[in-house]
Amino acid sequence: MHTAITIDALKVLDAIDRKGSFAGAAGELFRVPSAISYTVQKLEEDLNIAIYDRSGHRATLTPAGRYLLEEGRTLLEAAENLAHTTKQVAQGWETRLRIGFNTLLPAECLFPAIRAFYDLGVPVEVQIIEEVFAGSWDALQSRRVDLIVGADQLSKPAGTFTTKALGKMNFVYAVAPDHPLAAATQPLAEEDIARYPAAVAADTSRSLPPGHAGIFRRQPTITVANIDQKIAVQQAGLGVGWLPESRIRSQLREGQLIALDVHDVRQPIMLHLARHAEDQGKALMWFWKTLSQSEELTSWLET
Amino acid sequence: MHTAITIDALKVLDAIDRKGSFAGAAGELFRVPSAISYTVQKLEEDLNIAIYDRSGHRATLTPAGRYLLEEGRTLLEAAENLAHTTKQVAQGWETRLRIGFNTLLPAECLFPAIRAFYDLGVPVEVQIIEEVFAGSWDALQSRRVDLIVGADQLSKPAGTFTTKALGKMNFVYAVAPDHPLAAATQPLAEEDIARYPAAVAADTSRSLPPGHAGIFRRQPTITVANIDQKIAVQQAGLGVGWLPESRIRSQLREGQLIALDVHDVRQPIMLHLARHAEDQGKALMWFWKTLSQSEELTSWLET
DNA sequence: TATGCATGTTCGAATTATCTGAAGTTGTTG
DNA sequence: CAACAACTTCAGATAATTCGAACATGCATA
Repeated sequence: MHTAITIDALKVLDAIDRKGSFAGAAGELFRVPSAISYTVQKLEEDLNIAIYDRSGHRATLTPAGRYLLEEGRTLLEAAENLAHTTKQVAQGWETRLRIGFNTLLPAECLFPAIRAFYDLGVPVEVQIIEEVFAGSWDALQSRRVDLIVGADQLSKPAGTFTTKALGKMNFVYAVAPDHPLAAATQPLAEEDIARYPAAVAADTSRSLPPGHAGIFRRQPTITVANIDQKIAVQQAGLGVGWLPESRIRSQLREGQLIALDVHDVRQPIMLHLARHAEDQGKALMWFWKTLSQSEELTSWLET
Repeated sequence: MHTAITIDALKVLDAIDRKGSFAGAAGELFRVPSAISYTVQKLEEDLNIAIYDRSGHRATLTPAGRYLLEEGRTLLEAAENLAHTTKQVAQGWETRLRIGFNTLLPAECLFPAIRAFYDLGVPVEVQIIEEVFAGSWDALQSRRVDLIVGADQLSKPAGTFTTKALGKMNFVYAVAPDHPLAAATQPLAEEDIARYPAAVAADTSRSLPPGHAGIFRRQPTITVANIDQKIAVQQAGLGVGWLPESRIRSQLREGQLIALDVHDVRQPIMLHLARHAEDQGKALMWFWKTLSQSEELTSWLET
């Protein structure tokens, strides 16, 4: 049960090639030439192949030896990287960080931070997961995610969490320009609104029954998975409802959606960063600090 | 100058995880438990990290230990594969095989053979290189390629080569349907032809001056890189000339090109496989045998 | 609660692997 | 031809790894 290839043997092959001789490699590795001879011959014996052609004065690599040298360099580098990255993990870098973000915010608000994080070169896999309504807190509490970007204060569960306010998300009541409500008398009354399907994003919380979105009236609804779909559905005139103002700036400007006055106004929501109070991983704390100061993120909110 | 990670240590970590205990791993590796303890502790000391949490009865992996185990498995597999593939190279498989093919043939005639070759699972990198006219033999002689598919007998150079006939390539004189020559009296005379640009594929031989394609008259030419381009240029009505009949079967059938009778007919060319007589690599001989019997290849030729 | 068994560690000694230094062979260069 | 370089062989020295015995601790069962 013996492994033929060892990291040390590959190092020796590499040094021989770079220095041009067994003697040169011996010098670099602080060994004597016969030790180099021994290592090479042991490798040849264990693999049962000839790595060097010794018919000349100077040993030359066989095709198999050349192949082993070149592929072996890849392995050497991987072994060195693994030692390095393992140490980084031991120093507190998580191997994985899952970031949940409220669908009220666009995924791209996280991209600059993620890009900067990858530039650090630490071995952490970053995952981003979109959540709707109470899904954000639920995901954090049940540890489906490690960090929440855009958690509200309404559905915060029991437990010790650390939060930081990011800014307010405003809402507008938006309809497509050719929707009947676009021509109705403003401010819109509840009975006017109730006549048309509401576009509703389905809560991603796993603790609540499906379809529970704070709607108990008999208004018909179109259920979608996230805010992007809600915007699209309302833009297509299939549904009506509240939308985050910053998310539909261009649609409002270009007339693809129309903001209406409503009798019962939906209040802005303060959105937060949130994490478990006891979590202190280096990647988590890095993102906490970076996203606390992210202009890309706050450009979608009112501070 | 000491490498922390060894292949053996990674094997030990793997066995511990699979067997669920140090004792289990010791059994599998035919060692005693204290030898396992020693290996793990040596690795921890060399990396200067804790791989196992020993606060319980049974040692459990730290996050860094888990990371090392999982990434280390990749390295273990790579090392085993390298030993295997190196042995294959030593047994006569080349690390690389360059196949030159005459542009008169389509690249896809080689694909079934290449696919079958990859199914062998041997560590040989296959490259295909297109050649025009004398470029085929030139590439073989100067060892830019190891095998030629579609070598003619006209430009065969000095040297000891092994050849095998594959079949004949027929030629037709083809023009676009709206080209003036399409309405000319047949068989076309030389003076009729000379009035329009000839489409010419540039010889890829490096031993000849550029532009040397057997044309010494003052007929204007459009020079292209290969037969596919020659077909396209002639189909667009920009040039005229001889084309391999099998390569333009569908164009002739659909009327995108028209075959004309010419006074001076171009004779068919016998195409061959060719290699250096002394080359006997396993991959080379595999392709030699396979392509000798390839129906995909001979479907483009007349046998 | 006591007992038996499993798990992992410590430690000195045994065993194995690797390295060293000296002598030797062969090729290359001035 | 002499000097030097390159690599090998071989016995002995050194270093690394494994072993076996004793030990400490946790867990399951009677």
